[in-house]
Amino acid sequence: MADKKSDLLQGTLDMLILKTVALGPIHGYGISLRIQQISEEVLQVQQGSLYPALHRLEHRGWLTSQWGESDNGRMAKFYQLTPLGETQLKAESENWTRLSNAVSLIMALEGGSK
Amino acid sequence: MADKKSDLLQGTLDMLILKTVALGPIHGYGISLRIQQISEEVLQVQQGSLYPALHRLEHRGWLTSQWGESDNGRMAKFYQLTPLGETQLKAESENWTRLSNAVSLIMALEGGSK
DNA sequence: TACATATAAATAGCGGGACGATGTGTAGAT
DNA sequence: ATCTACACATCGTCCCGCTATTTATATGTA
Repeated sequence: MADKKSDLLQGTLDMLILKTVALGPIHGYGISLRIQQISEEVLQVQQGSLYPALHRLEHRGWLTSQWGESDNGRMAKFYQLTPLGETQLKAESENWTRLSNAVSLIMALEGGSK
Repeated sequence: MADKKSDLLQGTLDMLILKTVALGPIHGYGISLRIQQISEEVLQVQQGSLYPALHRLEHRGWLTSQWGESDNGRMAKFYQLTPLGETQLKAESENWTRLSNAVSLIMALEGGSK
C-alpha cells in the first residue's frame, strides 16, 4: 500500500535475463541466483516473474532451451541466446542507457524544496 | 511489434513528476514539457499517462493543486509538493539510485557473445 | 526415520500503470 | 477559415511483475 518498492525496475527483467544468458548457457533457477549475486542482493527475481519471462523470451525467439543436468545432477532447462536474442539484447541495452541517462538528467537537478 | 520502446522507464513517472514539481509550482502540461526539455527530448510524457498520474499523486497526498493563470493567461491547474510528497520523492529517488546502480552492475559485465 | 531446506520448474489470479484514442475548449498564427 | 499549440480529462486495453500455490527431487540433520 502506498509505497511498495519492487525488487526490480519495471521493464528491465527481460534485458537482465538476456544479459545473464549471454554470459553462457544457464538454467532458469541459476539465472535468478546470478542476478541476485551480481547485483549484491539488490535485485531479486521472483519465480513467478522468472518463468513466465523465460517462456515469453523463448516464444519470441530470443532464447532456446533444452533439458540437461545441473551441477548436482538434477534435471534443469538450460537456456541460450539466439542471434535474434543478441540483437534484442543490444537494442534493449542501448535503450536502457539512453533512458536511464535521461532520468538522471532530471534527478540531478538542483532544488529539492523551494 | 516485438520491440516496442516506451517513452519512459516504467515506474519512474511518479518520481519524475514529483521531482519536476519540487523545482517550483507548475501546471500539468508544463510538467510534460519540462521533462521533455530537460531530458533532451528523450523522455516523453503522454497526456494519457500524465493526468491520471497527477490525480493519483494528489490523491495520495503528495501533491496539492489550485487553479491559476498560466504564462499566456490561460487557466491551468498548478501543482505543488506537500511535505509528504517531499518524503516520498526522497524515498523514490534513493530507490532509483539503488536499483539503477544494481542494473548497471549486471549490464557492465564482460562477455556478450561467447 | 522424519523433517527442513535448497534446488528446479510451472501456473493462476491480481493489480498497477503506461499507452493510444478520443473528447472538450481556447488562443494565436497563416 | 483552418491549423497548431495550449490545457485538461477519461476510457479501454495490454503488458508485466508479484503473491500464492503446486509438484518433485536431493541433501542434510535431528
